[in-house]
Amino acid sequence: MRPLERAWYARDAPVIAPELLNKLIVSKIDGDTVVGRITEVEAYTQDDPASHTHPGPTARNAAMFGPPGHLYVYLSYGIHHCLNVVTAPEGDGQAVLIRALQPVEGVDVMARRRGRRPDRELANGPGKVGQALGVDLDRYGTDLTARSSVVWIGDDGTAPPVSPRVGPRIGISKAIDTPWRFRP
DNA sequence: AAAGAGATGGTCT
DNA sequence: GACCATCTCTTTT
Repeated sequence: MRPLERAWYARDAPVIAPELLNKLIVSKIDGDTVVGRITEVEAYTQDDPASHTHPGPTARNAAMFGPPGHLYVYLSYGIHHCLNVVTAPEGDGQAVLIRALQPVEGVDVMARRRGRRPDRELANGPGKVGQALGVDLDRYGTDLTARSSVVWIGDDGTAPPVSPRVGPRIGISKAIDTPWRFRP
């Protein structure tokens, strides 16, 4: 499996999001390797009132304005670390939120981090994804295009779903009708 | 099966 | 001081 190239990420988030489905995210943190298949995503653009970049550049959203293919992590509700893939060329604040994973490797590690649960509930939500992968703000800005990174995204040849399910995004209060949430 | 509420902390006005 | 791109547990139909 090889990482996706930076150029692949340099496109608009609503276009990238469905193509990210079925890609693999790998984390190698604290000596534990975990792999998950991406099964739910949401797109956010700078134009979008629901996006963290909508108000313009700030300290928190700096990574979203940075180079594509890097990781934007934010602390949600003071508790959960949510992962985003930065898309679009540098200077354009877009990203794709990873909302859910299907465990592929290191299920035991995920279960230890998450507390014993059915496999289905190990990473079926953005906060759970962060916890299962062991990712926190320390990984802010990580280059997801480098195999040597502690977190990276690869393609094992599995194609994205032909007709992903599309619908409104979850947990937001603005632009609630924009259909930028994708699932297989 | 659905609805409600508390946890918890960084970011921005 | 308000607002969250959430999760879990408890209470109520």
